Amino acid sequence: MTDSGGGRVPAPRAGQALYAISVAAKLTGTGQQNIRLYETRGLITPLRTSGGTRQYSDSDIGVLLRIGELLDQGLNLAGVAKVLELEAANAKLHRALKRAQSRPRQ
DNA sequence: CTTCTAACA
DNA sequence: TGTTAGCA
Repeated sequence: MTDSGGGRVPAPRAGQALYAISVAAKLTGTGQQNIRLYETRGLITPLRTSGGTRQYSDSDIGVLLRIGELLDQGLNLAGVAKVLELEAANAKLHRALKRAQSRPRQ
């Protein structure tokens, strides 16, 4: 956890839909200033264009959506950050487990 | 589009 | 504390 997305997702493949903060705000129903604060708080780390414009991928939109749900459930930004952190770690473990299970042992 | 500051609930 | 508004 020494990185706030520093590991960085190497996966914005070609054809991946990217959204500006205005459309991301509309999609998630959250204000633009809010989304920027989430980034400051380490809840999300969108891609940045050369000019410094934030680019939100589909997965980022999903994260923003989940942030709204968690906040609605009574969590504060720190709690949401923790949940997202745990979810990321869980997904990583789940991936490793699934790979080990589907792998024929010899 | 970005950052910052200020104010409100 | 989180959200919103205005300015540069």
